[in-house]
Amino acid sequence: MTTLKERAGQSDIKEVTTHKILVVDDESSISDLIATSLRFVGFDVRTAANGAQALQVAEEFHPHAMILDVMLPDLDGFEVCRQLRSEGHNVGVLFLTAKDGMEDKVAGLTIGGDDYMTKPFSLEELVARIRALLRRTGAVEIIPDDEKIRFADLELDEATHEVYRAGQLIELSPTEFLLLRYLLINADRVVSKAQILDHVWQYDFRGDAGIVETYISYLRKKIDTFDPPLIHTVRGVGYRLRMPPRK
Amino acid sequence: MTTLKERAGQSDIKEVTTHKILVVDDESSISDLIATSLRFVGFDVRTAANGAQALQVAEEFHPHAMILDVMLPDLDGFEVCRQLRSEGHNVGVLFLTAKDGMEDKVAGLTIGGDDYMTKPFSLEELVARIRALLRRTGAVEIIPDDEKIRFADLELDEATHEVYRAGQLIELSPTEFLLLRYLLINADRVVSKAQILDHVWQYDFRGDAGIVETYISYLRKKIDTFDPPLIHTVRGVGYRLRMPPRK
DNA sequence: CCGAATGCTGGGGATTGTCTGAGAATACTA
DNA sequence: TAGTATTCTCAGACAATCCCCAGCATTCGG
Repeated sequence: MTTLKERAGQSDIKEVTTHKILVVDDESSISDLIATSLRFVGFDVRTAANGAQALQVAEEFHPHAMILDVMLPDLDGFEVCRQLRSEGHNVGVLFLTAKDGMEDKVAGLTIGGDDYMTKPFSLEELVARIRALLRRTGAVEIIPDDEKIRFADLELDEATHEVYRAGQLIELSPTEFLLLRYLLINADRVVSKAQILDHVWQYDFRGDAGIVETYISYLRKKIDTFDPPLIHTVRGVGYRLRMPPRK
Repeated sequence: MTTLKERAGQSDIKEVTTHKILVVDDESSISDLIATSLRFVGFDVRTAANGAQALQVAEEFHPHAMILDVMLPDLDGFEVCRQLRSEGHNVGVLFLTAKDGMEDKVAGLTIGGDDYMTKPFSLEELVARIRALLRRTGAVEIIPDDEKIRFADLELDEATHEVYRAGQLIELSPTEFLLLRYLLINADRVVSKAQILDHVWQYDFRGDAGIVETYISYLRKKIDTFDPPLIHTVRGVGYRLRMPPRK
């Protein structure tokens, strides 16, 4: 029922049936960042700074999903996960790991509907993965099965990472895909280059906003050489996906 | 219900349910300027000169939104924001950053419903952004979702930065847009060139009021070549947006 | 009706914002 | 390991915008 609201993203429209997410990370700057982002798109979020606290909070909070740093000061993320599962909590987990070669190991350890992500990540990707996780684990059925976002004759499939314009398949690089996804979620609204940078790029990116222009240019070459151009520049403000102006 | 009052803007008609805004800046000239402006459009404003004071005031004032200089003598703006959020205050933040410094390298300012602005700014823009922030963070529902201002057959959409006259899309430059917005908010009232200069132009603008005439001329060419002219000159006083005198 | 004050508008120089191609650095893949 | 894709920086070209100015038009007081 709430397709529109689900998709609303940055909008003031929030989800009705809020999903509960527990975020566990010992660096408060990270857990704050994640919590703020998830809250804004409508999730009900709690945080914990270590394994013991995580178990404790989970006990009374009963989250639908968790974001779990693998490296915690006391128990590691897997241990937390194992204990919770053995107590009968069936909750999807998105593991966070530093990019240090442990990735393969983590990948092997994720089971079922779980997923993992390396730090640093982009907030867009985080939200997308949490949604996918909730969908897979069937936590709640509110999130629509159909993982496609459409605007005009543009279609983006989150499950397959495929993009079509006018029915024609278009190859996009990972960053191009995330950028287009962000524009689609905010279709018809103006998004600034700073917003794009904050949401699409990894949170530790220290470069300048000029990179956004470059990627907009890439996107235009790939998806906007078709007839009604959809990506519009709002000079001095940002970019906006929109249909040809009404007459 | 209060659309009219909301829209009243500069008028003596104030918002009924006043939103509380906390302004934090160590330069008192800036925080005074901002506070005066916000009070005038009907907000309930408090100020603080540093991070510690900000936390303290926020504790008992419970603002709906904050204007927070990133560069403060003690804690920086982020730290203040982070501490407040971790204490459960969900408050939208409009960060202020200096343009000239290398402070433009700060990232993550637009996470959640937050926004940022570089100094110097124009008061019109400040108010517009605070409104947008309150709307996004859903602080109070008084502010209407619909972000359009209308007068006669003129329509200005704040979200998309679009302007229509008689249903026809009109392209405006950023300054033209701000000027029209100011006129619309003060529709039917005479505004002096000095007032326009103070509100639409950046607060450090040292030029003369002749620039206003130039921009009024631009606006007329773009939106007032239509039939009933709406922008009227009140000689010796200023300008006024008004309907043709009914006959 | 005339002169002075005020407002209007076109011209144009300086500045700023955006687009795009080229290339270096890095990450993936066969 | 070589080859390819991707990411990111940078600079030149171009265009929109900003601002000032000067000449002309309009209004108003006398």
